[in-house]
Amino acid sequence: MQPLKFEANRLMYKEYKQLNLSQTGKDILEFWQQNGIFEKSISSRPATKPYTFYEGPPSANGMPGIHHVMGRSIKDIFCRYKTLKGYQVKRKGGWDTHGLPIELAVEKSLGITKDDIGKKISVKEYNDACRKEVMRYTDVWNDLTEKMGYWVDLENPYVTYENEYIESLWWILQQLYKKGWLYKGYTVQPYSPKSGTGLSSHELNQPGTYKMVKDTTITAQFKVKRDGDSEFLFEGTNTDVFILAWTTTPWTLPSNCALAVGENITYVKIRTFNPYTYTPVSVILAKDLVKKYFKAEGENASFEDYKGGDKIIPYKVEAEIKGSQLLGLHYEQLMPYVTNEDLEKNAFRVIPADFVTTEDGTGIVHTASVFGADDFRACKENNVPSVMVQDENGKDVPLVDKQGRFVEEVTDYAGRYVKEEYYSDAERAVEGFKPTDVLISIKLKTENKAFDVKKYEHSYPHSWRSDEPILYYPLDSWFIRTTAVKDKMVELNKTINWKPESTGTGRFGNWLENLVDWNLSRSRYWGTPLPIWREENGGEEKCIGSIAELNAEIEKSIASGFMPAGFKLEDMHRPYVDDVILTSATGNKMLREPDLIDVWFDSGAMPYAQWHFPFENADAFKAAYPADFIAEGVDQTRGWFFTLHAIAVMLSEASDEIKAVNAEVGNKGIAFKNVISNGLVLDKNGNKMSKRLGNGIDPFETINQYGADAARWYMISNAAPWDNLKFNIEGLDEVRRKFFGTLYNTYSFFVLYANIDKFKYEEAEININDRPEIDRWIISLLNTLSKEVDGYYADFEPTKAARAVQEFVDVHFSNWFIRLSRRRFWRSDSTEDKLSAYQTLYTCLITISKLMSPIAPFFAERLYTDLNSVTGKEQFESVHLAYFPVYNPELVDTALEERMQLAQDISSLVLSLRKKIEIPVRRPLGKILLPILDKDFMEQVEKVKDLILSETNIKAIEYITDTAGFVKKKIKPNFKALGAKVGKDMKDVAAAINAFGQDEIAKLESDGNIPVLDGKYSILLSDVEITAEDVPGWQVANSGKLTVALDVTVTEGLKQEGISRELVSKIQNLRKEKGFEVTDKINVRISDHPYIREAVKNNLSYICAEILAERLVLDSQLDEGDKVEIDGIEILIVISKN
RNA sequence: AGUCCUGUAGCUCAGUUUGGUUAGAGCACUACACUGAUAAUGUAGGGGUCAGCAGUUCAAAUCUGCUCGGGACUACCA
Repeated sequence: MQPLKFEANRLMYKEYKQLNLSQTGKDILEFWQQNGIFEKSISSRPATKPYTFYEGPPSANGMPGIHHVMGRSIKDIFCRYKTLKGYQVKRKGGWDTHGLPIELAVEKSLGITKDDIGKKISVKEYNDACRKEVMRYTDVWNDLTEKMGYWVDLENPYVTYENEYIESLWWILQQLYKKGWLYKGYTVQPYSPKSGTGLSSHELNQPGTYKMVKDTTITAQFKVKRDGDSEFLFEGTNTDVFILAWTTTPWTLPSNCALAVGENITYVKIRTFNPYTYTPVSVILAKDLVKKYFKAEGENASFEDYKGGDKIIPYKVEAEIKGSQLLGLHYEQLMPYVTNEDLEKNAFRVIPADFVTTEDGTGIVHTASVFGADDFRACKENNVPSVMVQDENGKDVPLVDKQGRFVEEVTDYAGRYVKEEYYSDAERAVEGFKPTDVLISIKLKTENKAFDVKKYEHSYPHSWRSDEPILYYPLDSWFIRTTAVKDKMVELNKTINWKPESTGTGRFGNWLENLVDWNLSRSRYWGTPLPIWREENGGEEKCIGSIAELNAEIEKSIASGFMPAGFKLEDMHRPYVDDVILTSATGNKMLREPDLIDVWFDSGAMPYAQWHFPFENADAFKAAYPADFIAEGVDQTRGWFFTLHAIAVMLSEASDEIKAVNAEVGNKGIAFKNVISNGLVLDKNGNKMSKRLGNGIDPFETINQYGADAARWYMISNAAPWDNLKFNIEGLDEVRRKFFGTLYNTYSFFVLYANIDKFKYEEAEININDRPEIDRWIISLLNTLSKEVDGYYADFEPTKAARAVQEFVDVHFSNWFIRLSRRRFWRSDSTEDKLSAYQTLYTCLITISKLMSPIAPFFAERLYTDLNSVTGKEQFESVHLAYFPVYNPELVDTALEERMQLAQDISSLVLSLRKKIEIPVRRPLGKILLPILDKDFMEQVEKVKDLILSETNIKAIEYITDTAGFVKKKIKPNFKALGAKVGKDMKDVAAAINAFGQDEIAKLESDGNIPVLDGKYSILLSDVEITAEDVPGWQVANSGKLTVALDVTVTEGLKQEGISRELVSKIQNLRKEKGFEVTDKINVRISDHPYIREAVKNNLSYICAEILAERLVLDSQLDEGDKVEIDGIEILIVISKN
């Protein structure tokens, strides 16, 4: 690999008026585009070291939101990081183009419904409209992608509607088909009447599908037929006997075919009155649920005194019955619209079912086999036939049609929608409108068939985009036998690194444990067609796996005259593909199964289909399988994450081609190794963003105003990716000020002096050991930081990386290193020290730019290129082409880091003392005293003494030992150490230690131990913490173990020095006010006031040096110039440029 | 209904894995200071029943159980 040719071409570092992240973003974007930086970030890395990222395809038929910035920042961060680490990270973009949302959008814009397809509008026109619709916002998406700095290949994205893509899908389906994992079944499934299609279980598991709804519920009375089996129920009873069963879906009652009980549940027979008809009845329900239906006051109340309408209805428990005794009992059909001999004989009876509980209802479950999956299964097991009618083709169909309306045989409600929500708002607003459930309730009440009717609030699944409640409905569907590889999916999932882990083990793992077969069928138009052709009599079946194979079959059909000569399939979508008629072995016509496949299969197959595998690009596929890393929202757990995993695991068993690739790349059968599932972006109050609430954040506006970097940094640093983020726009401002503002200031500071001194890093590197403490310190921290940040990125912890960088920049770099080093840049006695300062500062800045570049790619680029284009130290034209800083443990000096901390703490204490006694820092003071705790401490402080003295403007540090006898000490028990030793006696021991006086402390220190509790324990030095608490007669401050005492005596010399520093400060301000350059030399005249006279005389050279004065005179005649005040004395000063 | 996550200052979050006696940071607020990084900075201050209750322990923000609030997931529970 040749290093990129790069030459430094600038003489001066760029200076800016102010920080403008938005402008920086725009400028850098242009720089990237003009120089093809993204392409270079891939081409400059070796293909032999790939790092694979899969882009989860967004659908471009909706506008992007701020949460997309979040998700894509995460993706971008790790791709950029891996590039810095020398990997080649290809990232092919992609578009998800099929599916219901697109169909719905088209229908809305054309003003049509599903029924109109093929009537008002041809399927072809419809599909053309879909094709156009799906890319409607592509430009907007591409714009956001660029502006937010998300690097992904938009030039060659995969598009799921392209023929090549679909061909790969067909190939996969054929692999599964050949393995016997693609089958047709008749089951009760979630079904959306509005969309006219079944829904897969993972579609039903999208967020927001389950909603609370209030439904009319009925507890119905099923009248027991009196015969030999049931006779025991009528003993001593002179009324009809009814079985009570509760339903939240009264519209299924005409389809009732059985009642399910728990064999081990105890039921009771109760004599009472029907609350609506006041007829005397005997009812059966679970014993545990009696109190839910009967008021306690009614028990054994007088039956004779009861009048219809009384609040308290008398009741009497007459018998207890085991569930098993009820089995086989026949009852009269509740709503006898449809019946026949088979039903009369085999249906309308009591059956056992394991799902019956006594938690709700009556402990007896109304069972309508065609409208419930459990019902369907229970009826099948007990050979109960379903209540069905025949359609015009003589086919058995349920009492509710596919639009969700009752068929005509249900005379009272024929043509009525079973769910209120299927009516339009207008229809529902009509006076007198009653939902069908209510009409049924009314009818049953009057017929003495309803025991209780009430509203009940429960959660019910809704279609994920069209928003109306779903039905459970019997459908023919194609399924993928995912259950065949369930164990392997569970096993392999354990090898995937999930962030956060709980999503993988919990949410995803549990899901896999309860896996059902994947319902692949969709009765739609715009999607990938199922490549299965069947003989009309259902005899022969073909699953096509490629276009070539299909063409070969078409040739046969042309030969047999089923298809016109020269037929060529240009587009694999409907309706074109439906024109293809194949020929069976016996010479019959074969028609395509009309279903489309679940769009989630489209996206889950992207590892293969994006490369048109296995038809093309076998090497590209192999190099990029499986993915090292993917990231999407947590809502994709059962969406894309699942379909990727499911398809990969199945192919690892079903496909020889994939087995070969897996063997070669050492893959056991997964599609991705690492996955981040990020949380939601909420508004600042923690509410979900939605159009309805109008609390959404426009990503473009945000980026335009604050810059993409601020948005990215804010989102990443504020909360871990998998925690929900409360997005507060004020936070962006804080990030700009606090982090970028500070960093920008450090750059400005560097530039200000580097340009003056023409520092271009041309001098030889000053050896680390020849650099001053502060330089070695910051470099030590910088190396520790590099290592930390590297580890965080590697561990997919971007938030920790951002926080570490932020902490370094703010606390250590800006507020200590630069603050304390300022003088070195503009007034250094030694050129070597100055050079060291420059080199150190530069190293920090350039390293920070690299560390932050994955998260804030624009600002990092600006910083890096602004520095490097002057120095040419590195041969990269972009920070994103550079390499991650290499950690050098030799540069890390822990002792140094410790003593710098001491310097900071001591300075802080001194400053707080100064504040307390109100002597400003500008006034020098004589000395501080430090009680020494140990020898190391003194040595450490000695090394950073100068920093402390200059920071606090103190002349000297003195150390005192305890033997001097004037330090008052404090002793504290060390609980952790004592815990193991004294256990339960802790309270007493602690009290004893706290009661120690100075003598005891001294004895402990000299002897190394002291007895407590009458000698029960011997306290060692390690059992306590001894600190210097006070130095009587001094100003003292302490924090933790540190104690500082300040000498507040102001001598005449100190006073004069203070005055001269005041003078310097005033004159510096004047220079600035007058707009002098930092380097201008000046002449100065000052009033010759007695208060300052001696101070000026004695500090003349100091003052002149500070203010760059060539001449300074005290002039007693001065009557012009600027007035300043020192200690309340007015002074005139005249300064002029030399 | 069950499962999981979560609750720490007005706000955003550390700290909880491995219990240790003054619970931290930033923002915001108040006061004072500093002043050739200056739309910056320093120092100090106010602000906490660590959601609540109970338990384990010499010792609980931290471990356990229960309750409450928020969120996600699971469930056709009729």
